[in-house]
Amino acid sequence: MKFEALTIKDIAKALGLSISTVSKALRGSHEISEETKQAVLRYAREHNYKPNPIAQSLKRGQSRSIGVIVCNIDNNFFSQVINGIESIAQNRGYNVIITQSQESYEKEVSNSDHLSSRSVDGLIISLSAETQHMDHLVKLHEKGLPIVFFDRITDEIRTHRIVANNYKGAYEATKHLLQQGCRRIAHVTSSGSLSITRERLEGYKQALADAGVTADDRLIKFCPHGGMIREETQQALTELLQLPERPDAIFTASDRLSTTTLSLLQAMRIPIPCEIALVGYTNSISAEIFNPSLTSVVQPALEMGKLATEMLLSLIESRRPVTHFEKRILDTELQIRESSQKSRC
Amino acid sequence: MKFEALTIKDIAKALGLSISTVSKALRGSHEISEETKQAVLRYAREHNYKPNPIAQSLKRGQSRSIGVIVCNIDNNFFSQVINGIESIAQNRGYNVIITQSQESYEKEVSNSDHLSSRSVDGLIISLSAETQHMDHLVKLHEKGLPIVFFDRITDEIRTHRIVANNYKGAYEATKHLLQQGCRRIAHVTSSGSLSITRERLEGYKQALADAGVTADDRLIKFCPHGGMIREETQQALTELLQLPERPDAIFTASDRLSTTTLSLLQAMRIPIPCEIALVGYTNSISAEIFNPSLTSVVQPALEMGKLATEMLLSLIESRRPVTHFEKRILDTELQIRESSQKSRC
DNA sequence: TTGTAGGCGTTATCAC
DNA sequence: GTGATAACGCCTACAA
Repeated sequence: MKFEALTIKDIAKALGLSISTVSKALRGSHEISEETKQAVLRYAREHNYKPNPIAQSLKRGQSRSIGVIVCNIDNNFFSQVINGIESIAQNRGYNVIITQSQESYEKEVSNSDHLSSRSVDGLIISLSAETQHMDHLVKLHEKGLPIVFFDRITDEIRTHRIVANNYKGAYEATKHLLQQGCRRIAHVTSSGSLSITRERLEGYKQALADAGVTADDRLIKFCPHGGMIREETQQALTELLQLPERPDAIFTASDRLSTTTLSLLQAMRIPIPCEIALVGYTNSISAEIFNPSLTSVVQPALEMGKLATEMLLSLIESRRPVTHFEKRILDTELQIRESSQKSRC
Repeated sequence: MKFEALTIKDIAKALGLSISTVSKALRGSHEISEETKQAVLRYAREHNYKPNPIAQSLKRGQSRSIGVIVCNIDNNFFSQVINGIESIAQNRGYNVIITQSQESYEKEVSNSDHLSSRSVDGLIISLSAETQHMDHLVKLHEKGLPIVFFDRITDEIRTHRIVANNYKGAYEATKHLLQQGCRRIAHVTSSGSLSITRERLEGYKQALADAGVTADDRLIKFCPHGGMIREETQQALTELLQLPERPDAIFTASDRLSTTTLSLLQAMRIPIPCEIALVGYTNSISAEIFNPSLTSVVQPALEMGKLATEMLLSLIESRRPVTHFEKRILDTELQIRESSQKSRC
């Protein structure tokens, strides 16, 4: 199945002009007479000529497409980020190529490898939970591939980064629970190697410290797969509930983790918030119709996607090497709902 | 910012061979001696040579990428479909380029236009709610661009199509409500121009008819934007509730519509299912933690995405023109939960 | 077994 | 103002 299209050559032949004349006319060069320019443009319009982007890419050495690597698209936070990426990219004439790492280091490596090799002008990436080494990205970055990190970032590579204020988001969530009278607040979070995990953990700890509550490491549970595996979360929860002193609240640090925890607590028939209060991290538009409606830290996902794309495009389109890099930190919003309001018990 | 990579030419120069020898060696041609072959392959491996996909594309006249148009990625059904698309495409060495129509006809046209013009080998599409004419797709299809439709399909174009069994899904949902004793079952659905809307409506009507319940057109509400606009759904609901005889159940026919309806009913403090039972159409993994947990028709989204991609790739890679086209209809699953169980009232 | 030449569609340089 | 020509990186008849 071939898809044959009109080329500059066809136009040249049809109009009895040379290829280069047509090319120049199409680009509106001033060294072509008005007359021929009009003729060429009209013919092009009438026959719906579209320059072959692949040939242009080969010529220009760039593809006008950007690659995206996220762990999973079926996640409200990431799909909203991608929504933002797509909206900006589209406007600026770039294609967006999405890939998923499924939290696997290996897939992340192969995706980044595949996306580079010049089929992509730049990369927007949120690291997988498994990723510990940045060699694959360092290599690409050193070769000159513009990269922008968002959400799960690293500081091993000097480039632009966009994150939500994870520290503050977690701090506020924890503080809120403290204000509700909770004292044994558990923290269920993702892989400890992720930047977001560390930052959220810090915010959580600081809030406890500031309230004079001593942290208890047994209340902190890591789920290396960030909730993708239900059993992992189940195990964490079971351990928490078997502690001599049960937690009176849980703060979950990721989208999937939050919904899974809510689901598991429901299944165990544990009253929320009365027995255990719950604050999640989620961008689900449905958090308000959960049972109970879920208090959550909401990230400006759309905005993060837009910003990341603008930064990436500025790197890609910059004429001179960029030496100044930004780390943009966007505020989160704590949406307070039923799941954390002890006062109603 | 340029990203200079190793080319065949560099290898040729380094090894004192001609370009074509290197090219052949790399592709393992048998007309090259083992010796040179090894030398070339080793050099390529050591210097991490990767063929430039853009040059290959230009040469071969295809890009090894496929385009996807969905209305919105931030929707569980579509993100799961894309998940499926991506998994197959990745395996077969194709890139996936995602675009969103945001339910706008205009955006759909510009996306399809942009994706074609040979930058994409084929197209997987689910029509926007606004789309009434297929001219833009017919044109591309006639020029030879392989297209596969899923979910929101048309029969104006002879090609492969994948859908869930919308008729049966709606029939079963309605029948279930009837079995719960509901008699005035409302149907809140998307734009009437969509295939899915028509099919689900038919299933709904047939179930009523089979139960000897006379349909009442006032109970059928169309939301042209499929729930993307909350006010639209609000309006539909308000009208339903103002009827002389209120509905005793609502069957919502799309993802966003279902969550919005649940949210609105909650806000109005209408007990579900006791005053109004609710069955939705959703692929949200969170349906079980909704308040109340939501009985829903679940579509095999991942499977649909995989199948669509396999069919598209078979079209793309077929040597001879394909004349036989399939319409695959996949079964949905009715997951029964609290929102529809009148018996518990 | 290896090398040469031409072309995919576009653009940039340089001659006419 | 217009048109050859070469180049982007790869592939493939066809020659050597």
